[in-house]
Amino acid sequence: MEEKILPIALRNAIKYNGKANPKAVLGIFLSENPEYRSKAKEVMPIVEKVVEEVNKLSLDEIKKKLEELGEDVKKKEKKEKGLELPNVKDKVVMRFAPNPSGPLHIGHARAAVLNDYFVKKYGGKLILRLEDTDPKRVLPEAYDMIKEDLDWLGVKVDEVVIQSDRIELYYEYGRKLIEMGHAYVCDCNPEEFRELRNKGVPCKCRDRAIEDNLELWEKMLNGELENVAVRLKTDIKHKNPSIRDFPIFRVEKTPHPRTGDKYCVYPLMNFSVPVDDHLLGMTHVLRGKDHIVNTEKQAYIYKYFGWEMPEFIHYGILKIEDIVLSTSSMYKGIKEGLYSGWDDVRLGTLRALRRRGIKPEAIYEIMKRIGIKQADVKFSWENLYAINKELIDKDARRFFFVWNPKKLIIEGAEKKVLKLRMHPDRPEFGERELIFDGEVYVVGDELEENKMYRLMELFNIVVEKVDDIALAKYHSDDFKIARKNKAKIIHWIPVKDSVKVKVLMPDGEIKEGFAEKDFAKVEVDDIIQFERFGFVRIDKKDNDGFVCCYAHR
RNA sequence: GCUCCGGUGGUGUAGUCCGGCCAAUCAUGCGGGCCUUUCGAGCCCGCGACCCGGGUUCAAAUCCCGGCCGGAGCACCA
Repeated sequence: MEEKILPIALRNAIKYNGKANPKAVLGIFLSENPEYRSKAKEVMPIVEKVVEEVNKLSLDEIKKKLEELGEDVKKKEKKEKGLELPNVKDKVVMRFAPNPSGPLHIGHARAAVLNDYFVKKYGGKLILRLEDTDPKRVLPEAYDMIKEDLDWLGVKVDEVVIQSDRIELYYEYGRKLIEMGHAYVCDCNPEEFRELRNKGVPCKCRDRAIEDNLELWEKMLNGELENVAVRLKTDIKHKNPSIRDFPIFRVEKTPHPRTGDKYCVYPLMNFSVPVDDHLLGMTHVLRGKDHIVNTEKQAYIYKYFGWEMPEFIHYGILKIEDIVLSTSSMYKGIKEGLYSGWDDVRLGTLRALRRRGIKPEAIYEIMKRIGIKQADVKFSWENLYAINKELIDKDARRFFFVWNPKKLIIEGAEKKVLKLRMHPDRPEFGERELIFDGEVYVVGDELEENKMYRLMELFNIVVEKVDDIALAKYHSDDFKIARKNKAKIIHWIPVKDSVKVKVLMPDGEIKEGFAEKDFAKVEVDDIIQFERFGFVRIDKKDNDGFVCCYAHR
């Protein structure tokens, strides 16, 4: 027994810098030798004895001893389990099903990315299903914006289905439910019905004859009725009152952006969704856990038609702070002129993030990392920015940008021409030129009188006066002097030939200032780093200068 | 109120199903250091978690019971 314990103790000691732990050693031993589990109390003293002997050895002696025993020093590594779906037989059919009320936002990206990821992982088909059965909440231009957003994000859609194209199909299946006696037309006031429902009491409509329900159904479709709905017969005593006889169709006469006033009866999601999920062959359905009860409701549809249910995966709510996500708020703000458009950098739409210089790969990656667990998740902008930085840093040229600029005149210094690398790690990017001629811009609130500063890549100065224009005197060249004097290192640009720049910040602020002259060579859509400021994407370039959108630090 | 889902470093996570390999992984954040001077990137060191109580067990982040906290649904929206 000691012979079996010894190598375990030696390995444990190696892992923990020469000190093995008896409990851990016992655990590993029992895991590998289940027959001793019932004798744990007897084994422990033996383990302790072996561990005590091992802990007397030096780390080198421990390694030597282990090698003498012919044991591999290295510990096996555990494979990391990736994202997986349950019960995948062959391929999968999945769907991303937004309501076309606006372009996609960061919250939508989770469902879009995860569906796409699994379809790519297992093979199969991804269907984009636009759920527009509420005419009041459809924005016509959203149909195309959503497709554009998915393209940009790298989500590959195999088929597009629009629910407003399928209204008559829903009518057909609705009629079948009535014919089977599983649905009925109800003309009760919704509040009246709710009171009855909460008491577990059926309403007066529930037991109407099938023939009468069918007659009323035709009248609904012909527009002859208002204030009626079709209800599914479930269980009027179900312990969850919201599952009792919920509605599956209703009258809505608002003209639809795509179908006009052709229809006045629309299905509700707890009907159209299971019908479509079945007919379109879903194998797996990802949805937020706010829809768990809806899955229970939809189970009745599957049962009544005798359909097999797909695999449902419910994931926790993704909470996203510090940004505007509400489609109705965004729409209202755009209409009122508060926002410039759906890509205003203050908004959480994908096109706003794109405008800021966030890469689709970064969004894809973070949504994979968030995954499908049922715990609620708080979105980490920091993590998104860290992933994005990995993607953009190697290609991002560096420039100086002076926001809130103050002119600084420096006496006692000679003219100087500097050549700096565009990128610290990429010499092939070439160089940029800064010409010192006595006058520079620095960030306005960085200067204090009688203090030494280090102008980056230039020299040390002492500031004498800070007014509308600041005055300084050349002190020395040596960087070590700056360090010795704990001088702050600040960036600067020559006043001459500087370029006007505005940066739009996600919090709405606009930082204005100047960049160095070689900055003028950048093109729209370039992503660059302003040193000591952060990464930005070039948004606009004209006679008035440049407009950039701030990504992150 | 009814019905449900959840809780692992400051943030995001892996691990829980099948108890030991967990002295709990990885990322991010923060502090310090190294590396051509900022911002970064890279490397090194450090800080910081299994919501609480009880039980089962030789052994619990993991299984059981209770509590607390967070979230969701109860729309003729999705």
